[in-house]
Amino acid sequence: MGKAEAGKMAGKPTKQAAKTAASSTTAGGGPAQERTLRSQGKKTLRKLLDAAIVVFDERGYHAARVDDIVRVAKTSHGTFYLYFSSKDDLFRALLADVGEEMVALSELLPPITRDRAGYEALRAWLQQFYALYSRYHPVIRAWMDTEVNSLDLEGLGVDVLGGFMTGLIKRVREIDPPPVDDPDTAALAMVAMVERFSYFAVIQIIPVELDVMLDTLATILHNGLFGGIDRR
Amino acid sequence: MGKAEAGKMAGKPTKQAAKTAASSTTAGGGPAQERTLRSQGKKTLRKLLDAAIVVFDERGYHAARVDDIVRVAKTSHGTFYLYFSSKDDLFRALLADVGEEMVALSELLPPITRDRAGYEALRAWLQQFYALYSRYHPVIRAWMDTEVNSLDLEGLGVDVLGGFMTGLIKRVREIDPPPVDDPDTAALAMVAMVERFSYFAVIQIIPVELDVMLDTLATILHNGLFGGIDRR
Amino acid sequence: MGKAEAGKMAGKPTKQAAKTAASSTTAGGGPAQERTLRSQGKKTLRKLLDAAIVVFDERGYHAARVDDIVRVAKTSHGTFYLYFSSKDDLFRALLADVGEEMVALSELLPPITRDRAGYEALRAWLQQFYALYSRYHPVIRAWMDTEVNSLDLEGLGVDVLGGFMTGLIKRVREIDPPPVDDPDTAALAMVAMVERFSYFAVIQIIPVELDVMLDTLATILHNGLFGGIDRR
Amino acid sequence: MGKAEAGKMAGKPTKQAAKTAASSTTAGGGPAQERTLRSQGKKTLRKLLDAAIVVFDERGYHAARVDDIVRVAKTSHGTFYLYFSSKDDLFRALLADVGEEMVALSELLPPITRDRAGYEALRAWLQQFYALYSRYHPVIRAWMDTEVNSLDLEGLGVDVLGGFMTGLIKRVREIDPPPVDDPDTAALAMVAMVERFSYFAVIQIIPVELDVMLDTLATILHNGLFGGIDRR
DNA sequence: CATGAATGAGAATTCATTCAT
DNA sequence: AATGAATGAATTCTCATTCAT
Repeated sequence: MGKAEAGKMAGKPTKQAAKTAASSTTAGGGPAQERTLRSQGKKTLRKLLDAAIVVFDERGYHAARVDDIVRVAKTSHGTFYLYFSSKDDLFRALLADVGEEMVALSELLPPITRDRAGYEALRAWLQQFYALYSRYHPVIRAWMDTEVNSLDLEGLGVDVLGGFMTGLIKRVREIDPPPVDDPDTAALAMVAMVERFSYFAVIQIIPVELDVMLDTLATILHNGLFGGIDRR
Repeated sequence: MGKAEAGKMAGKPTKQAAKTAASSTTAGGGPAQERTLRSQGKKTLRKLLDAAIVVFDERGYHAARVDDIVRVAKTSHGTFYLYFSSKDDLFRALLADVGEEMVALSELLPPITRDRAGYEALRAWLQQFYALYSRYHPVIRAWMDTEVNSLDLEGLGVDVLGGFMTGLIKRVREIDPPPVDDPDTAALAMVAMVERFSYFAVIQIIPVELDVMLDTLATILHNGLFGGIDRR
Repeated sequence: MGKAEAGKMAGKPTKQAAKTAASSTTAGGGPAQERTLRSQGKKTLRKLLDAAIVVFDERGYHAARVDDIVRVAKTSHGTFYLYFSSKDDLFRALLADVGEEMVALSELLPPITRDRAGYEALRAWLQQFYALYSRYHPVIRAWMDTEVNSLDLEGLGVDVLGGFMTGLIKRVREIDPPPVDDPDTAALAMVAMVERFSYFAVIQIIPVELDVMLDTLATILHNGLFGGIDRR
Repeated sequence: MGKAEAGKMAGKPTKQAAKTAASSTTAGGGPAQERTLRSQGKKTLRKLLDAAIVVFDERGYHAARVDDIVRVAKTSHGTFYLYFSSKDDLFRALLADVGEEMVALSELLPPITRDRAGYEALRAWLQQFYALYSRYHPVIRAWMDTEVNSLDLEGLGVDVLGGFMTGLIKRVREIDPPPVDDPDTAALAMVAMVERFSYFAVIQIIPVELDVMLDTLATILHNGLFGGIDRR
């Protein structure tokens, strides 16, 4: 499902440990990729990435100005371009982080069983997803937006989604009897629901309690996947 | 997987489709709302609205330049500002249309029963939704992106999402026994899944056949709402 | 004092009677100068000129849009250009009116004597000036503004001032002994004071009663011209 | 009589003169007031302010395009907006300078006595006023035109005209016996005459020698304020 | 005579990116 | 490694004037 042309980013320093989200980001990709960052430099890089998330959150990717990011990061324009070759470049760095974490998360999804344990496992996983989502939602949103994709992010973006879905599809396929004809489509539907609901929850389009949200999502999904209803 | 295969399904809004849209426009919302339009004026207004949908589709709302819209509509800059005070203003006009249609559609959702008829009714309704969505998706997408941010859409008179959900919530509440604790949240989850899946389908992020998509969505939703699973 | 190149406007219909200010204006100068106006046309012409004064008053000449004038006059853009070849053209028409009235007024200034009668005559004349000024001040202001003069109004504008001052200078010269070395300069100073004070009064920069204003102006001027003060 | 002979008197503000002006500018008032300027920044700010005066002089405030200012200042559009948020903003900055200097000047007006010393003091002060006026006349003119209209100059902190007049009113009040009933009105008349005459002189609407002008103004004013004429 | 619609050159403004220190 | 300043292409918006009916 992933696109073969992944690897475009080869050459750039890859992340080693992505446990601590934004604060651990190391992906640089600045104009001089080879630059080795000292602790000072790493701090500045982190400041910029964190600031970008904040600004993307406030104004969205398009409306975010380099100026805003730089102001929030308490640094200068010049410095920005010391670390990133462009606004897009920074975005790509962020997206690489998110992608990695999302794929890792998708692999954490346990087999989903029909019983209470399966339900609970699903719910627990959703909670993790939501945690990730709420941290990175400005990036994820921008990424979902095709407008951004235009700028060669396809190679990266689609890959992320692909990788993420691979994990889910595997689990849906395991379900027996198959609840739907096409597990791939079902997995996509799951992703759609979870992603968008998370979005609604994050932006508080309607106030929702975390617990209620998780219960509802888990119930609908679990029922949806296992509910062999008698339709007569 | 790429965007190239697009067109498989409902396709992009054609002038034809958009025309219907435009014709339902209540008012142009020109700089000075008082302008009364004669037949020629109405034609131009329609041309602009149609062109905007086309351009929003091609480049997205943010990237769309007034210049593009004007070129597609085969008219001039000056004329644009004769009908709309800004790109945002045009967007609002379009959104008002969508909102109206979406609310109308939500009211068409029949009671959902546990039997085959309920399933079929749900599926039929989803098909209608998708038709509407594929016509207006550039607008809906931009709106979703916008909702909280920037634009003052308040003045729209219609709380689009709210109006849309009211209809759904009513149906979810009718279900007995209640599948979930909070019908409102469930309705929101439905909307989330349907909206985002439609988006994935429209942009062809992954190739999906219309029938498969409707089957899958309808199944998951129907099961989700009625499937009283034995979780032990 | 007037510029020889006056007469540039020759060929345009000149006014016959300018007694009733704006409402009597007949100067057309439209694209087709020869057009003979029926009563309908005269009414429209008048509406436009009156509207222009109103709009110039509200927004000033530069900020005044043809659109504003046309709206106030309750007519259309097309009609505007039926009567005037441009915004400047309309302005010139207005200015011709003002100029004529101002010259006529300057000729009405009686000889100024040292006694009470001279003072009263001066005061009465100032009152007339103020009446004229307050009617036409938007036009006079714009005219005083060199920015406008740029557009070939010089021939007209300077002439007006010149004609106006000729009358005053005559009276200042009659004063014996001469209060100042240069009567021309003194006349210009008078004009300056009266014009600008009228402006302040009209725009109510500071609230001033008409009577107080006339008393003050007349006193300062009368004293200024006759006061042989003992400066030791 | 035309503008061509301009330069006879004080002349147009030279870079030199304008420099003085700029250097008294309290703050640039850039888009984000918080910008702290280093020496280079200050130089550019000054260049822009100087250029603006030059251009306002040549074309007037309304006709002046940012483009012109930028060209004269030998800098770029972008830079302009680095220092000012708009043409109006620049104007306000300039006006603040003028206002400050005008108030300062008004405080320099000495008590006016009936004797020769009083006359000379008045004349000397008028000369200072004219120097200030000829330096800033493009700004003052635009301001007079603007005062009531459009621009929100309120925020200026200084009620320029008001501040200026306060000084004059004080002196007029000291005169005994009072030459006129209302000293405030008399002061306003003084201002009117002096301001407008200066304008006429600066634009050389009629050629006037500086000395003659000062003699005339001083004489009329002095007589006007002290001349107890026997009007019978 | 009158009108609503259309036009497009011109002006203002923004902001990603580069430069000089 | 960092910074403030500068740049200018790209874009939005305005409005006097012309056009078609």
